[in-house]
Amino acid sequence: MGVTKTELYKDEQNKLASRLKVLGHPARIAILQYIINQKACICNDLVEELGLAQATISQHLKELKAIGIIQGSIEGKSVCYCIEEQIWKQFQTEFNAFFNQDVKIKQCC
Amino acid sequence: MGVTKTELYKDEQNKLASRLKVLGHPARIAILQYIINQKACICNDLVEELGLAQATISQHLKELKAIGIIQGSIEGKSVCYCIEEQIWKQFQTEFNAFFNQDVKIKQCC
DNA sequence: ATTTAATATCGTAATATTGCGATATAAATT
DNA sequence: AATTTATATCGCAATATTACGATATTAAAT
Repeated sequence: MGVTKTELYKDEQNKLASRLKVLGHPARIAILQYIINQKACICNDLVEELGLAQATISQHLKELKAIGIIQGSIEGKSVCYCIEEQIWKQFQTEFNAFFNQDVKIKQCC
Repeated sequence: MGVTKTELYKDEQNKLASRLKVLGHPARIAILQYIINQKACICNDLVEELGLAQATISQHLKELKAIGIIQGSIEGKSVCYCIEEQIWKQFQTEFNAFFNQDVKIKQCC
């Protein structure tokens, strides 16, 4: 075992969960917050800022890119990373729909 | 390796990430949605609804309980699970602060 | 008292994730 | 052309997660 049984769930549930999973790591939260604060940055800035190895930062950036939330554009010998605004807004909508839904509690609890 | 270096991040980042991590599994999303729809349910309902083994559901419920988002109260030979409203609202506030922050994009990207 | 029902926990196998050194690639600098 | 700089990828070790069968526990039903 060790494999999530994605076939048991609705596409929407798998999609939401896989996005939340990517965000569920402090390095990736820190990376996003740094990019948001600085507007944009390069990989090496994050290596210095966070204190993880360059290979590790690069891997986290790859995962963030994979869900589309950030974008990297080549600028000479470095890569400029920034938030992908369209996708960020999509995520906002999706997360708001989930987290801001009205929860009604039964008396028993 | 294989250990997240939590000492590198701010408490807030670790807290947010660990909560998102728990939500980053489709079974746990499905469980939350089912509880929200039904107002409350027992473990066995979820076993039938989701098609995972009882031990597996019980483990997922344990993780959701660990972050406080659900609560279980004994009712005879079963346990009634429901959303913990106070914590849910806390999470709403925390997630909204993160996801609904204003993101400004640099021209380069 | 015995059986049934619901849940939790233990142990374990399969797989995934995290982190990093080493190396590859590619652009800028000397 | 050689060096420097920035990043990506590979391969690996350590650890974490997922899932489940088996078993334990506890309350209700017979």
